[in-house]
Amino acid sequence: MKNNKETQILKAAEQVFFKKGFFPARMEDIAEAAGVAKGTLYLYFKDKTSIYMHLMSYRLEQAVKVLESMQHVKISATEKLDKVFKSWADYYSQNKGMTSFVSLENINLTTELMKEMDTQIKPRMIKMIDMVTEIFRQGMRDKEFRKINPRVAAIYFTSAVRSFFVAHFYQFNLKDSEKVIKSLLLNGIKLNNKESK
Amino acid sequence: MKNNKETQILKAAEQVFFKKGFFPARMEDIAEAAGVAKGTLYLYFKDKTSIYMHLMSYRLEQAVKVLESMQHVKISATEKLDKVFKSWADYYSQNKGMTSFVSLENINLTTELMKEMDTQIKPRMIKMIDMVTEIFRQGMRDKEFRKINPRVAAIYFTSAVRSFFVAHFYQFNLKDSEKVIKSLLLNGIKLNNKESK
Amino acid sequence: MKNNKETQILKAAEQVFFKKGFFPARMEDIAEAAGVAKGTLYLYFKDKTSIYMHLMSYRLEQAVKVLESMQHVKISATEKLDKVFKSWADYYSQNKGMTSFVSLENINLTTELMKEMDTQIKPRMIKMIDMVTEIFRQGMRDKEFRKINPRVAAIYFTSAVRSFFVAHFYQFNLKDSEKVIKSLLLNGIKLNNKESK
Amino acid sequence: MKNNKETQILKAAEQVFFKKGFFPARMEDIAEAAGVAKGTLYLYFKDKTSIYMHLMSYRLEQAVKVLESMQHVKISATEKLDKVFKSWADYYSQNKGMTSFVSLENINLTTELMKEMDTQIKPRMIKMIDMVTEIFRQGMRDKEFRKINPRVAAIYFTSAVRSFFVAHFYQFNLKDSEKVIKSLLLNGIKLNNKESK
DNA sequence: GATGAATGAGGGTTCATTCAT
DNA sequence: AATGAATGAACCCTCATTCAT
Repeated sequence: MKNNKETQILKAAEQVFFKKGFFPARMEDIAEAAGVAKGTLYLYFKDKTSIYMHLMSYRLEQAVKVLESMQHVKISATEKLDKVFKSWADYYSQNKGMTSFVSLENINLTTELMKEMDTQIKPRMIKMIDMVTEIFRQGMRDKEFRKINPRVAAIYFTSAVRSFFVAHFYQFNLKDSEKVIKSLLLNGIKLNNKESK
Repeated sequence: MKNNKETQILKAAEQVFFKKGFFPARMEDIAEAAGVAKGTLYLYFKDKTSIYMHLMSYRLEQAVKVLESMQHVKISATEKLDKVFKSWADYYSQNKGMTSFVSLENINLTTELMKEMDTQIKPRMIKMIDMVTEIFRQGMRDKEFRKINPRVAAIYFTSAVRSFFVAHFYQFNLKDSEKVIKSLLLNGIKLNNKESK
Repeated sequence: MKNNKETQILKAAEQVFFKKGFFPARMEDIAEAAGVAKGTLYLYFKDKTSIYMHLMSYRLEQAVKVLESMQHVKISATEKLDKVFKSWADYYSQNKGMTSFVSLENINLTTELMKEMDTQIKPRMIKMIDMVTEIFRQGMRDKEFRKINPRVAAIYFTSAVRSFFVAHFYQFNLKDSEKVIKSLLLNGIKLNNKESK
Repeated sequence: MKNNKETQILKAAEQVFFKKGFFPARMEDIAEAAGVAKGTLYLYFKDKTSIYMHLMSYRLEQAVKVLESMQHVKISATEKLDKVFKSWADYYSQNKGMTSFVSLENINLTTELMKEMDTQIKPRMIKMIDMVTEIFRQGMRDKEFRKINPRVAAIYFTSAVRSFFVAHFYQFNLKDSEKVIKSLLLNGIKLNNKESK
């Protein structure tokens, strides 16, 4: 988000895409929200899809940055997961009632979109997942986590965070859902004597 | 899915909606896939949205049926979860590379759709979640599961199942992902001595 | 209206065309009103336009019959006009709030329709007007009417009758409009001593 | 008809609606006639009905203006009628072979249209008729016209003017029809000694 | 003859994109 | 650079007509 106007448009677009979803969002809506004319959008972005892709890229980059910042920090994997969880949950909270990009809601938008996804977005998503995977690897190395496929664990983690959003959608008043979800992630649902220790 | 032609259309529509998503799916695509003319669709369904809603309703009903069939069965909550997990995972597998309805991918399609969602789909989704919640309650009663908010657990569960789909999307060749995910669900990621027992 | 079913359809069609007008009237509406299936309409009539044309023809024939029945009757032209007026006004009254065919409401329906109008309807309309013209001629011969172009008078007459319908449309509560209109037709609007005689 | 493009569209639409009638007129026809693209029509008008209503409103306003301009002029009611007659007949003449809006040809287009008619057009039509009614009242006050229901007379007048159009439709070559119709309107058809005066 | 399910051409409308100003 | 009027492809849906039963 170098340019000022570009940022302005992306911010507006994010709101509009969040609220309406990709297809129902009209370029005019975005222009209005950004306080520019429709034509201006095309000075900064090739087309509607491009705006969407830029947004996803941007959000993924932010997520990656958070992960990168932790890469060489000397804290436990559990603490790292906790921080990532918090950072993503915050993002969900800020956009309550809106669809998340990051969690793939709009994954199969259409073949045309998928092409761009494949080249632009997916590599970044994979990078993000890789970095989460790395946290799990660290946790396993440090005997903090159980030995399981760390990639599956990473994906599982992203889905777990997503529970937040879903819970909100059902308007369940779940103040403690964050705590519960993290607990489930770490300890699972099964009762045993682990917590009695 | 009483009527034959109706079923035919719904099946075709499911394929098309899965592959393309709601908006990019053209009525003509559905008609072609169903081997009928465009106009025929309107003999059986009011409009595009109606087809989509019928599909979601149908799939949710199926899910609920699976849950209902287990309601009074004398098996442990863990076994129940296992069965539900399997049944949903199968559904994902059958529709590889496609977006799942059940897991809310298309949640905020548009305001218009949301209205129908709210009245037609959401109550069924909540019912489905309630039934999963019941399984968690059973597990807690039976000292099988830990005491946590069972609703959050239920939502968490649906998200966990969803990991399957996401894993597939990244084309990670994760044959054992089902096992891993179930293990994470039950035992969490944390290492402790519970499994050493 | 030889055939029974044919009559049944035409009667239903008249109602529907009256209420909705030619284009908004759907074949299904007519079929429903006639208590037959859609396909049945096509056993008796070539197409929608054909039904409409048959109706107009039928109504015009009726009008012509009324006129023919008076042709050689030994009553004054004024009395003849009165009878025609009454017969047409009755028709309007029976179809209150509906559009009249006879008075050309739907005259320029479309080029396609116009072709059939030209060959099927117009000749009958002209015949009808001719017969009214003949009444005016009689009236002039008999020194009952003033000497003016009798064809224009005939057309003027049809428009005058039409006033009924228009008055109804505006929902003016004009119980005496028939008397007034006939008086205007015979005596005009101008005040003079003719009525004082 | 403020805006230039708006005027351009309305003029084109008037031609098309006149020639084809409301339903057969395609938006594409209007766009072509106006020399704009189909989409452009929707920049200036909500929909097809709206264009039609604007046209009728416009024409009625013009008619009302003519009537208003005469309201306080010191000329006889007969002369006023004559002027109105002339102005309306001119309009008919300019649109030879076309259906007039003003005289209600398309009165019962459809229920949907009727709703807009009722709120937008009918009040103006009634105003127009009221103003003609006023002319008749003047004529009666001034002992120029006979004492009859002036509203019925007003409606009768509009129908009388319409005779013009009908006459043209039958392609009767009636050069003097204007004179004849006006004479019939004033003096009626009956022969008496009034003209011998 | 009668049906009504099926058809598919046709038209109104939307909206991403362009381009003259 | 910025605008927003104009474009026209695309798509949902209707409904006259057909035809197998």
